[in-house]
Parts: sequence; C-alpha cells; structure tokens
Amino acid sequence: MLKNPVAMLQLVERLGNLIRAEMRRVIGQEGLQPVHLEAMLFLNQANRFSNTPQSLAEFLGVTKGTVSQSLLLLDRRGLIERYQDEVDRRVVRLRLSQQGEEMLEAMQPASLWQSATRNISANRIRNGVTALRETLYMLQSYNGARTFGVCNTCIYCQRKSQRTHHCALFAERLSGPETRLVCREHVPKSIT
Amino acid sequence: MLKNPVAMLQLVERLGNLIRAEMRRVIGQEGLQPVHLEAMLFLNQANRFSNTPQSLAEFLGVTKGTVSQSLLLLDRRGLIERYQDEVDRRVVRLRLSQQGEEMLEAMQPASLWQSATRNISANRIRNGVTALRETLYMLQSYNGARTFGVCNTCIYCQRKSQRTHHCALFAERLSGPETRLVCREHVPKSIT
DNA sequence: TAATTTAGTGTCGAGTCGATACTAATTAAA
DNA sequence: TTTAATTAGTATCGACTCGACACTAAATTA
Repeated sequence: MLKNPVAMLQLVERLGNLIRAEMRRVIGQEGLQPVHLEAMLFLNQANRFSNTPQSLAEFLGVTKGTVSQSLLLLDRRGLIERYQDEVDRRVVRLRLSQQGEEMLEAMQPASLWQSATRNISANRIRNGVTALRETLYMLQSYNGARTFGVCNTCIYCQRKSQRTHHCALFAERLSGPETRLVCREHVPKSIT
Repeated sequence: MLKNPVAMLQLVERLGNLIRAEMRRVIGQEGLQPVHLEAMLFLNQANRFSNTPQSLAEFLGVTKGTVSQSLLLLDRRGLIERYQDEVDRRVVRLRLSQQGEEMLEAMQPASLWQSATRNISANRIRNGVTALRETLYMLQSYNGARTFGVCNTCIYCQRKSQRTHHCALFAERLSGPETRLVCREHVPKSIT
C-alpha cells in the first residue's frame, strides 16, 4: 500500500473539483453547466471520426441519453450545429457554431491554470504530465474505456511524407493539423 | 503559451471525469451520487476543526445551501451523524456513522487507481505529485480558496516532542494521528 | 443594547443523470 | 431475401444537484 499513488489520486480529485467549481463560476453566467463547457471543449478538439453524440458520451463517461439532453440545450442556445452523416444516416455529426467558437475563445477556460503553473519548472511539469498520462492509459485499459488521444500518438497513424499522414484504421489520409485532434479510436503507441 | 501546462490541465480534467464516472458506477448501486462519496471521503479525513457543513461546502466548491441538501440525504440513509457544537451552538459537527465507515471501507474507491499506478516508477509519481501539489496551492492562493492540506504540512503545526504536536492557530495540542488529517485552516509551509 | 456577522436550513426552478422504452438505419443470419 | 440483431440517437420519468433567495438563531461587534 503505497502512499504516493493515493496522494496523487486525492490531488487529482481535488484539482478536478476546483476546475469544476471554476468552470461553474465562469460558465454559470451564460446559464450553462460544467458539462456543457466540457462538451464544447471536446467538440473543439474532436476529429472527423469522433464528433458524434456517442463519442461525446464515452468521453464524458455518461450515457447517450444524458448526452442527448445536454446537446439539446447547446443546440437551443445556438452553440453547436447538428447535421446528418452522408453515408450512415443514423449518425449525427456535431460541430461548434460560430457563436460557440466565439464563446469558447472569449472564456479562456485555461487562463487561471496557466497562471497557476507559471512558476513551476518545465521539467517538473513534464514529469507530472508523463505520470498522469501513464495513469490515464492504464486506467482506461483496465475498464475498457477509450483513451481519446491525439492522432500523432496513435499506433494507427503512419507518416507518409513531410506533410501527409495516414490512418491505418480508417484507411484515410490525414492532414497535418488533423493529427493534433483527438480520436475515439486512439490506441497509444506505447504505455511506457 | 506553453503546451505542457495545457496538456496537464486536460489530463487532470480527463482523469477527473473518469474518476467521477467510476464513482458513479461504484456508488450508484447504493442510490447515491458522486458528491455523496466525496463528502464521505472528506468527513473521513477532516480533523475536529473542519468537520462542519461550511467546511465541506468550501472543500467541494459549492454553496452551503447545496451541501445542506446532500447532508440531509446522507443523514436519512444513516451514513452520517450530526451533533451540535458545545461552545458555538450555531455550528453543526459531522461524522461518519458506523454504517458510513463500513460502506467506505467496503467500497475501496482507490483500488482501481492503485492498480493503474502499480507499474509506474515511484520517482515519476513523486514528481507528478509535486507538480500537482504546487499547481493546487497556486490555484488556491489565486482565487482565495482553502488548501485543505494535512496538519503536518502546515505552518501552524509545531512539533513539541517525539509524540506531541501543537497548532499555533487554534492553540491546541494535536496527537500524532491528528497531524495526518486535513484542516480547513491549513496554510502550506512552503510553496516551493 | 442594537446592529452586524456567521452557521445553518428550507424552498424553488433549471438542469444532470441513469433507466427504460422507443424509432430508424445498418448489419448479420437464416 | 426476408428476418433478426445490432447500433445511433431521441423522449420521458424520477431522484438528485446546484445557485439564488429568504429565513432563523447564535455569536460578535459597536
């Protein structure tokens, strides 16, 4: 029974609570809930294979019924747009609307965090990121959850040339910017 | 605009979501919500200066009205006990009931996390804990929130002898075990 | 002694969330 | 090729969260 892992869990919980409270404060003025901000942040980062309600539900760890309600509200407020997929007409595609992007831009949800980490050594943060990422991947592999990493850290992502990449899973070409978006089918290149 | 701090923020958010989902899964069977588990975990750790509704509200980052409702439910289920303070008769003291302690014991909410961190080097975890703790303290000092650290990391905690400690703020004696409980008046010894 | 502050409770309304039941599109099977 | 099973999404319900607000009572300050 090691103490440090428990300490890390408690820190993550506490930081999570604070971030949540901060979110509530920031976005509460718009009449929204933390989960709405999280959904918008996800849609801002999700690639074209992952911008669906199902994907969002898995990311947030809630049921699709729940997500459906949250999306309804975001849609009513004009913050997102929903459109039908061309090939599979069951699936609904999501994207931030112009207004949604502007709101996200204006809020700068990470600004407080940026200030808080300003005086911490880059090396220490790098170590922290590594430890957290490893924990995340382990945690997700344990309960079969998705990792939602960006393409350029995924085993399916192959570099074809200087500019073009290729996804071996979807068998499609990826542009440079696309390799920095998160994907629901992401499988981390190496755990260590 | 550094990338790593943002990566850390996103990792903490994602881990927070997963922990929350896991909590929901574990405690949902008892008909409770994540916030109830968090409240019980806090009460299990809070020292005798910090086991009040007000303190819990600050810890969770919600209003006292909200906490009052959550406590009402925990009380109805017989998981906590409420009793009046002797000296200040406005304040209500909280503690886990026998049944509450047993439930917490039986759930082992940290077990999954323990498994997930098992194969990560102790050194890396230590670094991660340090980075997170510094961020936490900075974040809290920015928005005036409390740190809720344990006594033995607090500037008010003075070691009198091998066994006895003393809190300079409350001017009271602290037993050894008490110095490992969290306090709402905690002020970290040093940020770096 | 009166005014203010502090700790806590009760109520209301919008929203979360899981459970359940449902539709429609796709895929697998007979 | 028709049928069954699976998958993506929506709608409804009930318990609960949460902030806002109004309130009581105790303690502190003026």
